[in-house]
Amino acid sequence: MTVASLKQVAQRAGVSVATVSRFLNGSLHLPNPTRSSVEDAVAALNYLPNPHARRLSLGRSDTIGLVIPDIATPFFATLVAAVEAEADRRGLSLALHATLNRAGRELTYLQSIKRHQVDGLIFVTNHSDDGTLATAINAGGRVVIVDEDVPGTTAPKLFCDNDMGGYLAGQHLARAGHARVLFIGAEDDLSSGARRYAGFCRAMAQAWGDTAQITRFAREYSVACGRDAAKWMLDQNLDVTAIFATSDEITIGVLEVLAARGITVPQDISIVGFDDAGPQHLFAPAITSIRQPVRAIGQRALALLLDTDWTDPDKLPPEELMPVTLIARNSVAPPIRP
Amino acid sequence: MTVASLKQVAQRAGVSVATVSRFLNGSLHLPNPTRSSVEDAVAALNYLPNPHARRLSLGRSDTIGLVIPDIATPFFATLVAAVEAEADRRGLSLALHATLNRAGRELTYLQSIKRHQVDGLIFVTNHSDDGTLATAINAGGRVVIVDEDVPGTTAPKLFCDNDMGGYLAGQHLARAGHARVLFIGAEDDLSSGARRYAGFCRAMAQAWGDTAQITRFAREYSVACGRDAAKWMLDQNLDVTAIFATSDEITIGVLEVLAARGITVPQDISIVGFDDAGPQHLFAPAITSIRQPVRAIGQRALALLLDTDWTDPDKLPPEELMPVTLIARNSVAPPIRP
DNA sequence: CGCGTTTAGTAAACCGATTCACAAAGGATG
DNA sequence: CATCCTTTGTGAATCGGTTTACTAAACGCG
Repeated sequence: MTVASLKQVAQRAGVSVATVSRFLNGSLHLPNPTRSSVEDAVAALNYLPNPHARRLSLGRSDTIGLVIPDIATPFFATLVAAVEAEADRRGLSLALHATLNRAGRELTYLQSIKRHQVDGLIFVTNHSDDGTLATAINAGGRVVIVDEDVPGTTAPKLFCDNDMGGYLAGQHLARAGHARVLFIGAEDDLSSGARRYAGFCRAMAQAWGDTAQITRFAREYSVACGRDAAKWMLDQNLDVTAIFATSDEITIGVLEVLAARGITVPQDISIVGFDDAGPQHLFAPAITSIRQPVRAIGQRALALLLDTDWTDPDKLPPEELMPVTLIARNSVAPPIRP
Repeated sequence: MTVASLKQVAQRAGVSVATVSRFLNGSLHLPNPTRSSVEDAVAALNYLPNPHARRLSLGRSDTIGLVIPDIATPFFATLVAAVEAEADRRGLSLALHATLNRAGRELTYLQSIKRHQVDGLIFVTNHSDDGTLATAINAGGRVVIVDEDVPGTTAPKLFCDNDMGGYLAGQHLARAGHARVLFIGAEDDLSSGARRYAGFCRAMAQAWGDTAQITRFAREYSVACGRDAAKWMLDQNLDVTAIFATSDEITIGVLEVLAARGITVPQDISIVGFDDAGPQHLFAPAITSIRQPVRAIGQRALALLLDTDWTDPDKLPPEELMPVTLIARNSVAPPIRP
């Protein structure tokens, strides 16, 4: 059985398609005899408007796009879940696109917004941009940038308070007595990397002044990066008593290598993680971590997209920061050698 | 700058819209003067077809839908990632819908397929069905059922080999010397629950005959269920030496409670998990687990959707099972008391 | 009764593609 | 030269809605 069209409903109700359409959209008030005959026809034919026709006519899709590096990691997965939940609550569909850092993918998806494929885009990247992306975003409009900045864009932006996250981690480690620490994260060309590092250094400097020794291993937020950093540290015989691993994935990589080399946390070395989206509390040991309010970020991202007044490109909302919290568990202990 | 339409391209090239459309779709061969003028116009106007118009005209959307209980758990997140990757590879979009077990949601999404909103649906549920769902699926067509069965449906189905998974877990525990075991999972009204339990019991019976003692705590695949099962076991002082926790979430719940009560794994009790989509190898201890080939399942699900010949509803492909493997780690040890 | 104002409803343009059926021009053949 | 076949296109219908502009009938009122 094929689906009913507006025309069939109109025919059955004995009125014109315009009448049915306007009645259903509330732009026409119908007196009772007509009204019920239309309602009966709609019910009898089980009518639902064809979304494609609707979109073509209306010029919008009631769909928003979510562009994200990967979906399989707990942090991004939770973010997707939160965005999807909020979209559903507002009667919107979600088109999901994972870039997996494939070059050009992000640009393709940015295009789709101009084609009215989606009404707006929530854009999450995790690599630095040479300006191409920024240009495309500025030209596209209706993009909100989440989690990681794309410098040079005039779009609503939503990040966690990376600086504060770094600060809390530094403060926590310093209070436990750590002055020589390995920072594993991103380069300064990623704003999250720069800010987490800056906050971290500030806290360490406050506690130790010049005697603080911070080594930075900077690459990307991945398990592989965590592994390499840990190996590098061990092979170098680097003189540190704690690690600040600035993502869940990095933390996992670090823990894998430490476990393989028989180094125990926190006896031999302390660790503070970041994100805290996965089951870090069940790790061996439970990992002390800076927690991002992932669900709140996802929800707020969609709100930002929908509630922003996009007509005046010069008065977009300012960058917004979501608060982070330190979740103290068992991966930090005083250093053996102070 | 607003987007170019076919008409504008045609105008600029000095031909009709039909010519441009057919040329671009390869159904018309153009000699060189005309050809290049069309190509020039397309390039100059940066033309891209309007997807909504295209969909309306074509009656298809080049979008497939994925209905899934939740996206934030590692298992489902990985499944989504795999489906998205395969969809992208085939030039398809992905519309994501999380049901969060909200009643009626699944039915709504099933509707969207009939409305040509999507060209097909990959359907993942994790609760039992009173027949409503089955009816809707049978009426809808172009649905492939993944991970958990919806009984009474004539659709392509793709599951992991649940029976074998249960068997491998039982065999592994039996070989370690466990004869009294707690099975935590789903009721028999969920095919995964029934099959995992059946396979598990078969292995235990093979090893121990009548002396095997299997207690079953059956509810749903959630952290809460794992917690409750563990509490129940402890409060009952249940006489078991091992646990078969049939999902990652259940495992997490169990571990949380055991840790809180000071019970150590595997010294005091052994555990085998299921799914193995999360970082189970980093848990305290690393969890021995039945691994599902999640990415392969996602990829195969989309292939099944696209490569099935749907014209003959009586000759759909038979149920397909993906192989599971036991990943031995450190959560199983011989029982203290045999 | 006549006039203006609601009320009730419609015809037709439009969104932007695809595609069927058909036509004019050019070339080959007998 | 007449005929037929290719090549090279085109006009117009169609998909299924939304919306503007407009009309016909009913109603209120002096």
